[in-house]
Amino acid sequence: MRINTKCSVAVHCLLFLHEYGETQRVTSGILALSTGCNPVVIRNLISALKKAGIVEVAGGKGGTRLCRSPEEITLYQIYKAVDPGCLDDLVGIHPLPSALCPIGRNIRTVLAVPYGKLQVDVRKSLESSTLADIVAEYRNAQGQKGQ
Amino acid sequence: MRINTKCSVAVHCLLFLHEYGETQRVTSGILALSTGCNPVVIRNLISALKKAGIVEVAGGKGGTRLCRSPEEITLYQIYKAVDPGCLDDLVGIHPLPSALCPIGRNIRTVLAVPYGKLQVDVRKSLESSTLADIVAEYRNAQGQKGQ
DNA sequence: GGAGCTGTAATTTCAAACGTTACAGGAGGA
DNA sequence: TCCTCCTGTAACGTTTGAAATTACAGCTCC
Repeated sequence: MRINTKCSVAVHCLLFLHEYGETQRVTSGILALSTGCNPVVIRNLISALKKAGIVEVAGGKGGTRLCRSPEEITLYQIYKAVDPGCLDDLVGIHPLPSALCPIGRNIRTVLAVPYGKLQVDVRKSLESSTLADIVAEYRNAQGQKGQ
Repeated sequence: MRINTKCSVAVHCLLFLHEYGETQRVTSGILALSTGCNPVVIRNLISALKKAGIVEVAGGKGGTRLCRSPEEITLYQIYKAVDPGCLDDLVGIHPLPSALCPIGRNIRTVLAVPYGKLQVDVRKSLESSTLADIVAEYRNAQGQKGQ
């Protein structure tokens, strides 16, 4: 059970944009350096965030900015933008249960109940964290190190 | 974000044991046929469930039985037995953020907050589903098909 | 003592995630 | 206008981890 790394990289980028996006032009190259990911990976993420209306990208000369206040951006939105449909099939199911066994025939239907509940709970959890919380936590962490 | 298939296979096995474990000797070979998995995979799962005190295994001649009532077996217990430590690192974090960037230095600390919350919520969700619920759902599904 | 099962280590196979290369298209400055 | 730098996206290569497989020692009951 491992959520994709993409979500963490996306949060990293949005935090970066919040802190520096107003004062400098933030390109995919800069975000690639900060996150340690490939620029193309970043561009794909940013592209997905743009489609979700979370950031706006300047054509030509480049540069990305947040286009919503951090209170209005939840982890769930980020996650859904970056990897839609990932909350479906949160838990993998063995693909070839025997059709000759009554349990094999029904296992998918049966598991759908607890797994559906889990999906709802995960969603609620991700919806309860916003980028504003992340920003606050970041500034707090920085302050403690005296940076 | 994809929880391991093992959990689903384990639930399948326990459901099988609950329905048939009293009336016949259930070996890893039978469970392998029903689940469509390799017998060795099943033996490893059963071995883990045994260590957690959920099932008991007859040495020598073989055969597995539940050793707790289904109301007392939660999905969380199953999951933890079969894949301990999987709720840690539920969401992957990019491994090489730049140490030269203040955000890169703090991103792990910052993400620990929402991800820790998610972990707690997932755990609660899995704790709220028991094998008894699964059994009820199974019998219900069977009834509807007139099987 | 033999048949059939469990327990476990070692190796192989395979698919999905991720990184990388490549290039077309657009915007702004020289 | 041309040149440079960026974005957007497709195609390909690489890597990592899950699962299957093979192999064999140990136990029990008939």
